[in-house]
Amino acid sequence: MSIDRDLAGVRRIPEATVVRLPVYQRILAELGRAGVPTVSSELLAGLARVNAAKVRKDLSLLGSFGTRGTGYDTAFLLEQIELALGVDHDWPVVVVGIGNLGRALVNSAGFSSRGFRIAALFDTDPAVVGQQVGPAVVRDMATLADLAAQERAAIGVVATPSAAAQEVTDQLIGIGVRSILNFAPTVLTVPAGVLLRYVDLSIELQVMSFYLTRLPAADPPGVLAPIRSVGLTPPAPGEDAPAGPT
Amino acid sequence: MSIDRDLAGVRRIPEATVVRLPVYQRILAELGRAGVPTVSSELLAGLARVNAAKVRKDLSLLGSFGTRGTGYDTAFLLEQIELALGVDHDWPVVVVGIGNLGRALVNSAGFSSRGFRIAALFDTDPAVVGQQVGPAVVRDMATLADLAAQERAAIGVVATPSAAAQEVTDQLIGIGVRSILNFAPTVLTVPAGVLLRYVDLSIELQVMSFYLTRLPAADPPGVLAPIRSVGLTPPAPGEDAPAGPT
DNA sequence: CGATGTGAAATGCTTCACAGCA
DNA sequence: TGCTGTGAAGCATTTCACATCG
Repeated sequence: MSIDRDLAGVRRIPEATVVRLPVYQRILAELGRAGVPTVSSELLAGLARVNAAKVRKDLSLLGSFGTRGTGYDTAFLLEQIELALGVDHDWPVVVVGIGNLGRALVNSAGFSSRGFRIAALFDTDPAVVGQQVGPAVVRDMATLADLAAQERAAIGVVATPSAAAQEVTDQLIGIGVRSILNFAPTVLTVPAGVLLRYVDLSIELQVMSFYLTRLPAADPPGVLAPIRSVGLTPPAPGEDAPAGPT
Repeated sequence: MSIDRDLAGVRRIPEATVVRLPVYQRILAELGRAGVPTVSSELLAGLARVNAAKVRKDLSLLGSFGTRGTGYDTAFLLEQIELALGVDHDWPVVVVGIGNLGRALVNSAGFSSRGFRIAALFDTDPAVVGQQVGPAVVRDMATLADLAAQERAAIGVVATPSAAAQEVTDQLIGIGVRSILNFAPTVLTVPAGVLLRYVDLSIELQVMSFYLTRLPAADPPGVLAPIRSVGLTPPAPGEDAPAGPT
């Protein structure tokens, strides 16, 4: 109750921070490619459109990686963030539902990042099964169990229609998948210990609708965060960006 | 500035609540179709996988729509939520970038909801321009300005590669779009007063990676883990559950 | 009696402000 | 001197607990 540290010397990391880490990661990678050797919290904050104090607090939760008077070593900080995120691990991903969305996901930049490897693609449509999509051939959903014999997938992406989502999820968990990323607009039930996240277009649209009706006067937060951030543009922290991430 | 009420007698609605409203909306619509006349905060909370006190607090921010001892009238509450969300308005949506992702979005359930109407689709690829996608024919991005002459789009969806996202965003804002939903994995800059939200697959994957590395030790081969009382299920913009299907 | 609506407490996150180190 | 790292203040959100009312 009192101690805020886990087994290592690292503090518990708030969800809000975890969501920002990939943003920093991406910016640092870009700065690294641009040959920028060190970054100040101010610069990083400007590029990520957040408060500099927040950047420092976020990073300090991972450890003390900066140099006073100088800033953070770009490459080193990137490394530490990736370490914290665990993207140095191998995370086999299974995608179920190879419609337009599934294809978009498989071909997206998200998967080309280190760590995330397409382990297999599944669908029930005979017209789709057997097709080459991205790096893999689509398999019949009925053969899902066969995958388990080969390897343990870490992440299951559900890109099926809502009606099939729960059943698919159950099957994924059945072969040992410990985390589910759900794109179907429906609430899923998973056993305790299984991670579950949602990405939902219609919620995004409705939230925008809400703020649009209140635009003239509203002043919601202007944070950058995937999925559930909203806001009027932040008070433009300082200046523009040298090399914005592509 | 000081009072916590806006022009009507309704309190300022926290972002966190706004994100949950669409979830309640979906559940209520489903319950309505199933013929359930009234809902208690407890039932609604169960279906939305949140705390009942939170449901009551959320709903009380919109007004006092419940009946003590009974609960909320399903149809009436649904109506009030949709009113608050502003989905009764007409929100013309422009989608730019009609690749797999754009197609998936256009055909998704999100757009069939009331209020969101595809105003136009744009792409630069000559092979795509002219194609019928969903309810509209894809136009050449070069003709974007022509749209402005016809009508003012409210929401711009950016589904292009990262490299084009900022330029596309600028053009959308140029024709009067006041809110941008960005699917490209890049930080965008918009003028103050323009709403901006991000949906980013690679961030989702990295967040999962983070939690996966901290999940209690993996269950040994074969055995179903007895699992601890509360699993880490990081907060997500929840979904609803249709009445009963598996 | 049962379920809402809501002050007040608890928790969590953000921002401030500055000591301290390179 | 410049910039990090961080206690403490300031806000926001969640949860509690119960008066209140149909």
